[in-house]
Amino acid sequence: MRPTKRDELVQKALDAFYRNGFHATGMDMLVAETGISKTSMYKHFRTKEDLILAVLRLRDERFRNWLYRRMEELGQSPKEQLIAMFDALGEWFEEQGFKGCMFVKASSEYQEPSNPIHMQSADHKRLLEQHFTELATRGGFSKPGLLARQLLLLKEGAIVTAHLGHTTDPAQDAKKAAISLLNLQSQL
Amino acid sequence: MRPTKRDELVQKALDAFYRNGFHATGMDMLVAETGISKTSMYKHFRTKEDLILAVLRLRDERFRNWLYRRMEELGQSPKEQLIAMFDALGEWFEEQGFKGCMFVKASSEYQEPSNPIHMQSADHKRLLEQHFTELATRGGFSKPGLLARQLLLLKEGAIVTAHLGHTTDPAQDAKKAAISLLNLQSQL
DNA sequence: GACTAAATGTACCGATCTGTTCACTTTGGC
DNA sequence: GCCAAAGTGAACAGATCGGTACATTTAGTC
Repeated sequence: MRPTKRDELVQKALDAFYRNGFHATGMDMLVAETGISKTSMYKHFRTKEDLILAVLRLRDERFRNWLYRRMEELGQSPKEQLIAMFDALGEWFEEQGFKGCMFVKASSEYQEPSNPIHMQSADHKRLLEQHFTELATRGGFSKPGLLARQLLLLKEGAIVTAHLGHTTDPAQDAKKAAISLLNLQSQL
Repeated sequence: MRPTKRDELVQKALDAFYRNGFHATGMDMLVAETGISKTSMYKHFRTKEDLILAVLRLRDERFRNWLYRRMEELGQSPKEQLIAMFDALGEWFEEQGFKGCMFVKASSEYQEPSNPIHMQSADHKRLLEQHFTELATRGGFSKPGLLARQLLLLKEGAIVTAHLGHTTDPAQDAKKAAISLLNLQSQL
């Protein structure tokens, strides 16, 4: 196996797109930043859109893996893990280079619901919802679907707000709200 | 007063940018869509960025006016009005042509915090926070600042989620969460 | 009807965009 | 050492980008 060049391209393209945006990052800039020739790029990906889709696949895998693992590290029970999500988010917001949610930005630049980039961004959110619904179900909450969706609303709101540069920490505000919601819903 | 041409340009440019995005909407497309000559555009605005900033000013004025008025129409007390925000959002989501929050999209395409477009988008969010904090204060809640920020997290999350096309209505989920948070905080 | 300000149409600038072509070099396995 | 696969560099195509120049036409005022 030589997953080298292609994966290296996707990984470095991820950084560039995340930092600069999609339209604003041209293929020539990718050549300059990745050190990979344009010929090679177009041998691996027929179009820029294909490359972006590959980038989003990698981002989805990495982000979900990171978030799920961090939640497990920070919390024992399903309830604790759901709360811990907001501590994980807080850590993310503090990282240098944090620039919001890549999928929100992708769907902002490619808005038509029929656009593959938009659809793939929506898929990412659906996967998150599934996972949180399962977690809420395991936690024995009476309305796991509703609870999961509400916690995700807080998550999305916190990410957007953190990106727009608030003085207070949105992750902490969201965490407090989440605790209230979790304590209100009856558990088995 | 002849607020005609310039205002007409800003208004039609708003539609085009909202529908197509900022980078994806070129000045030539604006000429085609607005019927206003490029020469006139560049007499009113020195750069595309200046035009975008004017568009965002108009959007800020219109959106806040609409939201605040709708909240007053749908609710009597401050508490009722805060809850009614999510019904207003639900109405917005149902409108054809709904494409998410223009300021989130603007800050997604112009990410650097020092960018005027990014800064103006952040200003819009700050104005919302001020207004909601005042409303929560008038409602006699014990922590009006925190409550306002939490309700705004739910708002931002609902808008993003509605844009990414969920099956269930994010406005309703957010409304239920908001009611819980409002009932939990002690009022004078 | 004359004067002025505003708007128009069109051609153009240099830069950049996505994507292609082609001749050449590197690399790894046998 | 040989061969094929993979990668390189640079030039190029055609379209579009933001922005300008200039001569002309429209519209409002006295």
